[in-house]
Amino acid sequence: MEIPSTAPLLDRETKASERPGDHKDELRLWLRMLTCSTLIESEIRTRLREEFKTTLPRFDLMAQLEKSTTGMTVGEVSQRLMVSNGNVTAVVAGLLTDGLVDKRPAAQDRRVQVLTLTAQGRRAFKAMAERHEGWIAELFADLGPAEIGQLFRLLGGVKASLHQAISNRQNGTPTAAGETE
Amino acid sequence: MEIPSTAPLLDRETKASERPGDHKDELRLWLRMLTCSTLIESEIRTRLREEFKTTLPRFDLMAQLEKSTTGMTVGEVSQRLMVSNGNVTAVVAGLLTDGLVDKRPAAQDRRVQVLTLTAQGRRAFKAMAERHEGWIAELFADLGPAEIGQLFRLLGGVKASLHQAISNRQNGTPTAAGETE
DNA sequence: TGAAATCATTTTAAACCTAAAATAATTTCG
DNA sequence: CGAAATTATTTTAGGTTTAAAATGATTTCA
Repeated sequence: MEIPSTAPLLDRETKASERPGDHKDELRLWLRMLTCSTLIESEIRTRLREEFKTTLPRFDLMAQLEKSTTGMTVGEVSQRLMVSNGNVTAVVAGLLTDGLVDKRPAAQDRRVQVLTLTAQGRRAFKAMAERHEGWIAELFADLGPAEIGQLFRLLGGVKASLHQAISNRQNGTPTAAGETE
Repeated sequence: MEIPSTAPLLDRETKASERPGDHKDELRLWLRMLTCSTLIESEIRTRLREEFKTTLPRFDLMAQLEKSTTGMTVGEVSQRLMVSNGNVTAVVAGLLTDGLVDKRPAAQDRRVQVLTLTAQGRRAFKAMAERHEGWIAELFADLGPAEIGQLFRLLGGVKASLHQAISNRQNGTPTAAGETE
């Protein structure tokens, strides 16, 4: 299971995409990460529904608005949450009905809809955010602060690697990996 | 940003759920993990669609069947993939149409439907799985084997902590955390 | 045997997501 | 000015997911 710390230098320096077979470790890592994310996400969905009768997309959208003092446009929110504009429109529709969000055309650019939390929306979000933070802490309760810090740092590296790989591909992968295929 | 390695023993031993405020580190860790998972998942979805004209749920389902020599029931698959039975039924319907999966009642228990990959399904899955493994390796390409091993190990701890917290809650949380609320 | 309970699956309804097309407002530039 | 291009949003259609209710098959046990 453990990666030997005496791995040959060749292995350490060879990009994974250049070795032909054996990428099982990366695959196992991804499957484990996926398991963790899925468990957390579905637990949070359950608790939001049971305790606040709301959904994760609604919570996430309100969280974005709460961070912005001047409000956000539909497009900004959709980029931030990595979902489509149409989806933001639909989720906002529900929040408008419940009086949690306010939508109005921008002063300078009347194409743009500016979204803000209402006073009621801010109160509701504050209550949910506090509980949410507690739930996450509970879920990670068996980990010490050192482990949490280490994970945060390592996942920073993962994030950078992902951005690298994804942008490479979206252009024309002008790297060695591209030549071999 | 870094957690000092000389953190007082009290901190290391205090359960996160027993401290009142400050759970920001856990929250930041979760948000970063979610970012990584979402990036990977949507990249894999895109590539499966572009290169194989299929979807992630189909791929995941075929992966389960491929691992089992004797076939699996709808219920087993739904547990494994953490989705509903109804969902499995629907995804299987598509795979049946394409001749990738076979469905037949079990010999001993005629309530149960046994799912297996067809010969064509096995061939198709083999091709996809090879590419999939390569994609994952590309996405993690900037990480060394030591980092991958470390992450895998730490996420094992996360997984254990999640199971702990979730099962505690589903019974009656007979822990100290329960008393305080 | 046969009624009740249990287990597995299917059906249904509602919410959500995406992609593509349609609509609306603004900017650019002749 | 005003047509064309751009930008932002909404609408539409198709597909996926979940939860809950309904259905079907088997087991238990009096």
